[in-house]
Amino acid sequence: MCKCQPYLPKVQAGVPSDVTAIPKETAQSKDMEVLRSMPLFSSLSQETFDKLADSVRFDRYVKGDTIVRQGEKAQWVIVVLEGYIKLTRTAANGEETLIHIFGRGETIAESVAVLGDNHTTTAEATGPTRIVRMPAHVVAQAARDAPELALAILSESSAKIWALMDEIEALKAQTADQRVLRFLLSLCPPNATNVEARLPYTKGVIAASLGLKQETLSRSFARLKIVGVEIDGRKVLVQDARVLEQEIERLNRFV
Amino acid sequence: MCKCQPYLPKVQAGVPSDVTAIPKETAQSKDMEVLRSMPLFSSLSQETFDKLADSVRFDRYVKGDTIVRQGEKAQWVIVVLEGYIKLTRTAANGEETLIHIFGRGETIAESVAVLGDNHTTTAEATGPTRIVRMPAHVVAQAARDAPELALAILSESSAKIWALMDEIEALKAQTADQRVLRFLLSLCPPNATNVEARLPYTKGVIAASLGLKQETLSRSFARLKIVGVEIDGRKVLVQDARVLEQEIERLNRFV
DNA sequence: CGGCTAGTTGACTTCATTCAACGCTGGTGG
DNA sequence: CCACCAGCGTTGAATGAAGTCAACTAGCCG
Repeated sequence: MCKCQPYLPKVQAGVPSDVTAIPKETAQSKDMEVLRSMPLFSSLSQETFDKLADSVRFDRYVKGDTIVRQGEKAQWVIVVLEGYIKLTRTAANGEETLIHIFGRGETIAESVAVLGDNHTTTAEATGPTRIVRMPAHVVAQAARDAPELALAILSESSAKIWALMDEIEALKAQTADQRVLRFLLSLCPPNATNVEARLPYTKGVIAASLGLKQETLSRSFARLKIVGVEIDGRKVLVQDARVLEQEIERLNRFV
Repeated sequence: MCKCQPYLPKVQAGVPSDVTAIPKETAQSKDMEVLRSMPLFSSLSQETFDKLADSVRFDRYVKGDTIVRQGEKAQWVIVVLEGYIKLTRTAANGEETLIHIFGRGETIAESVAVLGDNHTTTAEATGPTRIVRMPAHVVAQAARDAPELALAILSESSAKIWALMDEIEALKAQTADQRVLRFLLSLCPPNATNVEARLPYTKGVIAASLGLKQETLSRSFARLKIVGVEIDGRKVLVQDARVLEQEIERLNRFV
């Protein structure tokens, strides 16, 4: 993917495309409930939650918008309300590597913001996205005052560590087809049959998230037709999730 | 690497090989200072440190000993004093994948222990190793009482996240030789010349940590002779660290 | 309409793995 | 003391999985 191009973000990092698109109050009252139910907030006392809630800001982005930039000081803790955000790292030569993708309810930069460090990755919207952001210093202070918040943040970080370890395991021990199968399984309810799902982001992004080239993903999808996977644009049909699991197993025998 | 073998650890997890090998007091008094200076403890108040120090236990392991086992409940927070510990994941089919290696000063299971979760990886000594362990419930309580400890643990977790992201970036974006070069660079002081170093663990373990087979690592070492790298057993000679950096860059041009 | 971007497909290349044989070293037991 | 073996590492030849390059299609937006 396009190397060495000068870095020209479409909007300045942290400046949303159209903050004012929806009336603030209506959005907030409903979103506040959603927020309260999210992992980072659900274990907090009402008091701690209110303290944070006072300073939250809702933003909305479109595909390609940069939300935080690698190297910048972390000013905000961000929670995804809707859409998907990809974390990437840009090496000295301009090569961009996708590290991880975050979806609804997941938190970005929570530890780095609380500790006052710099971002080590860039975060970019993969499509229309809504987030909520809280000033780092507010969260940091609240974490000092309320151990429950510090533990909730720790819990988020811990979950992130597991997710990254999963990714490393997949990259080291699984073939392209196995990773694609795992990804497809993540779109299906367990043991379901005749699942109809939608790809959450473009195939290019899916490929990068699985450590593949787009062409390889395309070929993989084609191969997986024989195990009951049909891809049509963004639409996915899986005949039987258990067959996919068996196929992952089967492919292991040959490795 | 040997798949599907029945899992027969040499010692029971958590039971050290020879706890009593050295007199406890002498070991402790010296080690306590070391401990105090380590990242997890250095920012703590004396009071908090003392609370933890009361319940620490020193252990020593030999190569192959299992220290924590995947799936078990986390009972201890572990800090490495000496040696290297490899974290692995064992898949359903028995395939073992090396996820990460921890060295001196690094902490294992800190978040998982504080949160009361189960280990998601197995930890095994790669050679003679000394650790210190603290009961999970003591640390968890202390973290609730003293926000500085919670933040110190968060800081450790955050560092771990960076390290894992580095690993993912390397696996996705770099070739075998580039990863090997990076590893060699990590053994050298920055910009140094005529470095003489020692491989920290066996080549088999190095290979696994870089996501390579042992044979591939061996070939890579052979190729890297032309950029001034000489490997003789565990001894490493690097003529010029900057040349290694340039070589990583150079290899990028062809990718 | 032309010009994008996203995705597919084919032919070819290359990097890493696999399989197998072999070398070295250190320990153990006859 | 030597013979043998196990563990660790190296090397060669063959294989295969994924990447590269390039041509092409389909949909979309101005």
